[in-house]
Amino acid sequence: MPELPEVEIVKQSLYKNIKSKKIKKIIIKNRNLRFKLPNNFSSTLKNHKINHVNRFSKYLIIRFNDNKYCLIHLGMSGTIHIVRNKDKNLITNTSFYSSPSIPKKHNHIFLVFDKFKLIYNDPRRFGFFKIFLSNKELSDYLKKYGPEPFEKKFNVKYLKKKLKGKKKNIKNYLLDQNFVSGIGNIYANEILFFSKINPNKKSGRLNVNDYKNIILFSKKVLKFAIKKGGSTIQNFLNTEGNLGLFQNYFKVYGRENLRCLRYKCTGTIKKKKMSNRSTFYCNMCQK
DNA sequence: AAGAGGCCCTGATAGC
DNA sequence: TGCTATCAGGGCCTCT
Repeated sequence: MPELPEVEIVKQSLYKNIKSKKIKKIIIKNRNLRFKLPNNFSSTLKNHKINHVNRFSKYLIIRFNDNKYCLIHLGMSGTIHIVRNKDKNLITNTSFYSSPSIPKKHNHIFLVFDKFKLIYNDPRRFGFFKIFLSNKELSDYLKKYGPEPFEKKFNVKYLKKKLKGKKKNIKNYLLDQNFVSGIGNIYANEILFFSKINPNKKSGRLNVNDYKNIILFSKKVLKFAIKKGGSTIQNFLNTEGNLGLFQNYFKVYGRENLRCLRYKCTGTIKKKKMSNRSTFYCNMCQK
């Protein structure tokens, strides 16, 4: 589910709520996530103070006072809930989930703090946690990933180097985290709409103007989505328990058979599967 | 080596 | 009502 903008919203919530707080106790109900929860998970977290909460791509990065790290990926359905002790049913500042109370099923991990607890819920269990014992371990793990769209490194020269002569279609490149980090299926569709590029276009056939558009609209779309509190599909909430609003601005995602929203374009939004992912595009203005 | 497809898993929804 | 099929925001692994 969550792409870079949604993870950014969660990060802001966590930063506000758990920074400088100490984890008193850990309860693990289910270790079987995308990867099995590491054996040193509890020992690394327990009685340690959270020094910082950061984000890279779709990863949340929690740094502890002894410079160890816990990295969280929410997969497709991972959500984080913060529940105050004094009102057990009310979730104040949850990240994402719309339920007015704690979800009943799939609460896999509880981090107990002094005045509240953090609950990791994940029905599909595609999410995962990783532990890194030093900054070097963490950066070694992350270095295989491409730059985020916001980084200076994501420029025309980089795109040319990576895409020249390639047969893979551009949409699959945008989803390829080794090429660019943080873009998922919704935003890949939206970015290509704004760039007027057909998602099925072979990357090697793009020109410099296409590169420029991809760079520009990757930044614009993600920034605007963050500003709107992310996308809310199936009842997800943002930091303050409000619905994310970006889904109201979708130009192509989920708009199969509807007319193109581009000014004066008479096209229709088509849907097709590409590498098993739903792909939406205008049949007229995306060439 | 690059690229396509399968698979991990549960839940919501549509169709019969 | 209850069954079956399809789909979902991700990413790793395998096969060609």
